[in-house]
Amino acid sequence: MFTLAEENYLKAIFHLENDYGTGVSTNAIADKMDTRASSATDMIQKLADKKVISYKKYKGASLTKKGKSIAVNIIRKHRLWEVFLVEKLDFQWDEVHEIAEQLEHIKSDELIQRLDLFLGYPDFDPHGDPIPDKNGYIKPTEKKLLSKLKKNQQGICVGVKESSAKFLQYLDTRKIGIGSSIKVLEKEDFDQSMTIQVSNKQFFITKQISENLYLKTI
Amino acid sequence: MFTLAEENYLKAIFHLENDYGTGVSTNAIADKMDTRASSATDMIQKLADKKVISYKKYKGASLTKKGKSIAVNIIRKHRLWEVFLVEKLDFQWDEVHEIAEQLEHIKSDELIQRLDLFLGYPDFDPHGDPIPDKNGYIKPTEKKLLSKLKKNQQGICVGVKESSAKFLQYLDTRKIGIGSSIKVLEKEDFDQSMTIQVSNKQFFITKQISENLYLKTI
DNA sequence: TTTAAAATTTAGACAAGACTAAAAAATAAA
DNA sequence: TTTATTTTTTAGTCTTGTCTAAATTTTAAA
Repeated sequence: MFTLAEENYLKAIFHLENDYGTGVSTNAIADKMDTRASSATDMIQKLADKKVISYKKYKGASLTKKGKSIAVNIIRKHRLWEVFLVEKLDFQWDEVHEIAEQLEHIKSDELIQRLDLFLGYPDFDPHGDPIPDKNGYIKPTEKKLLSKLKKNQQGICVGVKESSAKFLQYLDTRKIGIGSSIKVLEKEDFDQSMTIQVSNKQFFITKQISENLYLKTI
Repeated sequence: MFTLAEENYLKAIFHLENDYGTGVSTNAIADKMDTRASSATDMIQKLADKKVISYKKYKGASLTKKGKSIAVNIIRKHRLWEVFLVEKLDFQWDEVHEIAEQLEHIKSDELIQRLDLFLGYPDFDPHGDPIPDKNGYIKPTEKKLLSKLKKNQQGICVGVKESSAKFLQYLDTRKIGIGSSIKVLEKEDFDQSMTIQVSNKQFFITKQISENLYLKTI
């Protein structure tokens, strides 16, 4: 059985490997966990002892098969609870992350099984992230960051990379959400800022925004 | 903010005061928490420092107003989650306690408010226990233990005192549940054992059973 | 390739919450 | 009312997960 802290580290390492490739540095983990490098080292050693990560001193950490399976299961729970909060309890998509961070640690396979059924086996959470199935399988989705699009290309918003309340509220005020059709009208070479068209409105957005919006191109 | 351990101690003290009157002994707390008296003393002192219990050395502990309000709120959450598990996820009444023990510690007032609405503001949990409202008010119910009834008295089962899976399964196999009509056919003076009638069947039950079934008499 | 800087690990400490063993206080028994 | 028993508290230790400060290793720069 794993403690809350261990589970959170595993999840952090999973996300870091997903975003930046395998072999995660101690500092990256400490950063993500909002803690000190020395604390991260301690936990890394403990997780290595438990065989959920492989780790060579000074060389970074990667999840083992077992570690990955634990991490994915936590992510599955997180995303299912987010669906519950939005679909059943009428929360907004920017309000659910904190609560799901707590709910994801509830231990009961039966509960998650039944929750999944109750929600109708959803494929995506409210931010467009895929929900792993109970075997840990994550359906691959062909989505790309808005920042990768060139002038005049367009797509449908299928997800967000960052899901902080601030970012989601930024999107809300501009009526950008999952399903929105987005077209690049202008793209500035120098700083990657863009002018985009969303339904009948135009917005100027910075690189920081376009790097956090996923589109399915058409 | 209170830790998980602190919350559990407060809940335990609340239940003990409810069952056996105000001023709870260290041993009673240690017993309920399945820990050692010395550990209980440590925690009692911490809770007294935080002003959620009043405590004089060697003289037992009682919840302050603040402590009681925290305890009741946890119990409210526990019982609402139990309703959710049974009503929405189709769990049996003997399966929900463990999971609700975890869910009761999720911190979000908004969540509980919305859950309460989603469930239709239920008054009782699946074991017949009243659900405190958001101000901590617990509707008083006139129920009595089956063990208090005399020969030929009868009532409707409105709740159980103990809610362990084993006890609930004992009731299930005899088709005794909330709403069952129960009549005392015989009562043995010596050991308080009883013969009872439930719908068209008769059962012989020990004191241990009759002391854990609440009836509303008619 | 030697030096400087950055990243990482180790050593030692601390708070929370548990434990054991022993001391002190309260209660029951003789 | 003195002794024995039970209850409760204290003292000291342990584990988890954190921290700071110092040491070590790796990487980058001169």
